[in-house]
Amino acid sequence: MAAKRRPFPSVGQKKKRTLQTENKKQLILKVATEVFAEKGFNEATISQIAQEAKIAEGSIYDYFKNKEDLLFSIPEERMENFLSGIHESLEGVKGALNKIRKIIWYHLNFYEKNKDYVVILLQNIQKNPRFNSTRAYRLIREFSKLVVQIIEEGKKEGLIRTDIDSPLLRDAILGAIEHITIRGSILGRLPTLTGAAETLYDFFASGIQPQSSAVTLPLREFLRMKESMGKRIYGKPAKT
Amino acid sequence: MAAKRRPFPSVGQKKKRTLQTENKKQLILKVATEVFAEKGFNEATISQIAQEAKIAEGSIYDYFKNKEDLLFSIPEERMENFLSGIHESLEGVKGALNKIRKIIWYHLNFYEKNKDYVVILLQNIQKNPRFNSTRAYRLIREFSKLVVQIIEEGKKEGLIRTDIDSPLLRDAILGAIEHITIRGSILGRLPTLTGAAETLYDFFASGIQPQSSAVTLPLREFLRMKESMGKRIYGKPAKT
DNA sequence: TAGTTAGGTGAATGATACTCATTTTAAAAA
DNA sequence: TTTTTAAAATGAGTATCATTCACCTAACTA
Repeated sequence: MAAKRRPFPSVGQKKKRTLQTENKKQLILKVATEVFAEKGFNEATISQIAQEAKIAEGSIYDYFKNKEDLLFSIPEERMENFLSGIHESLEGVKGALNKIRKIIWYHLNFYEKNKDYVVILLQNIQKNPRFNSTRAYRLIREFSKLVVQIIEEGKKEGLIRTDIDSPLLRDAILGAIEHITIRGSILGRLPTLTGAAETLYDFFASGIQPQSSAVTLPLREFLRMKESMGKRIYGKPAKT
Repeated sequence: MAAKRRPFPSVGQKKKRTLQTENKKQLILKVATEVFAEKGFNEATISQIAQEAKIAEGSIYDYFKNKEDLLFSIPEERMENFLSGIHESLEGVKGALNKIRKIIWYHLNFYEKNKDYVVILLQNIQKNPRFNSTRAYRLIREFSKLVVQIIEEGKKEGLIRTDIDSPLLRDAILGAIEHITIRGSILGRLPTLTGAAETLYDFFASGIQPQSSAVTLPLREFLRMKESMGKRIYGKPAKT
C-alpha cells in the first residue's frame, strides 16, 4: 500500500512528495495507454506495463484498484479536456444547427488528434457495462445531455422539426460519428476524419435527397410568390 | 482431438455420427452464447461453459481452436440468416430510398429479435481487430457493400444527391443503427427498436429541419410559378 | 541519532486458458 | 457375435497471468 495512506499532518515539503506521486500515476497512465492501444486490454499484461514504466508490478496496485480500474482511469482527464473544449468552442455560436455542426466537427477533430486514446475508448472501454459506474462515463453523459439540450433549443427556435425524438436524434448523430471514427481507426484513415464533418452535418441538416427534383426556398419568398399568383401549392417535400 | 479427424471412407451409418458431432458443436455454441451474454467475454470461463453444456472442458477444444474462436463462431450462422433475410425482404422493393428504409427497419427488427446475440456482437466482438479475419466479418462486409450499392443506385435514379460520399453515408446510417441498439440494450429498451426505424430513416431522407421555415416543392411547380413572375429565386435550402 | 511512515518491491498465491496422455464409444471387419 | 480400429471425450497437469502481502528503503521529524 502506498498512495492510499494518509499524508503527513504537516505542510512542509509535502508538496514535492505529492507531486512525485501524481507524476507516477500519470506515468503509469501514459504507459498503460500505449500498451493497451497496441495490444488491446486482454493481451496487455500488468508486468509489461510495469516493466515499461520501470516500476514494480505491485506499485501499479498502489495507484489503481486493478487492471480494469487502470483501463477506466485513462478517459478521465481526456474527457475533461474534451468537455471544456466543447464548451469553449461553442461560445458565441448562435443557433442550434450551427452548434450541432460545431460539435460534429469538434468531436471528429478531437478523435483525429487522440488516436491512441480513441482506439482504447471505442474498442475496449465504451461498451463495457461496468464502465457505466465510472466518473468518465458521467462526463460522457453530461456531453450527451448537452447535445439533447441543443436539439431542444433548436426546436424552440424553429430550426429543428418538433416531431423529432431528441434522444433518438442525438444517438443517431453520435453513433454516426463513432462508427466513422472506428472505421477510420481500423482502416488507418483517422487523418481524414475532420474532412467528413461538414458532409456528415449535411446528412442530418438537409437530408440526402437532391434539391434538383425539388426546390426549397425560404417561407417569406414562397409566400410572396404565392400571393402574386393564385395557385395550389405543395407544402411537403416530394417523396419517392 | 476429435472433430478434425477424417471420417470413414465408407458411407454406411456415417451420417448419424456426423449429425451428433454437429449437434454438439451447436450445443456448445448455444451455451456459450448464453454465458457470454450474461457475463461478458472475460468473466465467462471455459469451465462454466463446459459445466452448463455437461461436457468436459477439453471437448470444447475439439470443436474450437480457443476461447476467442468460440466467441467469433457465434455470429456465423446468425449473419447468414441476417443476410439472406435482407435479400428476401428487399425483393420487389423499388427505389433506393425505399430500400434504405427497409434495411433500417429490418436491421433494427433483427436486433430486437436477437437480444443475447446483439449484446455479444456489439459489446465483445465487432470492435475486436482480430474479428476482421473471420468468416462472419466477411458477411458483414458483404452487407456493408450492399448498402453502398443501393446508395449508388439511388444516385443514378436521381433520388440521392450525387455529391454524397457513399461509404460515408453508409457509415452514418449503420453507425446510427448500432448506437441506438447499444443504448437500447444497455438501458433495456430493445423492444422499442423497431419503432425508431421510420424516424431514423426520416432523419436521413428529409433532414431534421422543419418544412415550416422553408418550403420544398416539385421543380415543375416551381418553374411554373417562376415563369409567371419575374423574380429572383433562391436555389438552395435556407441555412441558419 | 532514533523513530516514523510514505513509498516501493517482488516472491507467493490463486484463477483460468489450454494441452495431452489416456479412456470410452461405436462403427466396421472378421 | 466378437474383434478391431479410430473417432470422441475426458480431466489431470502446465503455463500464464492478475492480484496480494510481508518486507524493504529513504525521507522527514524530534
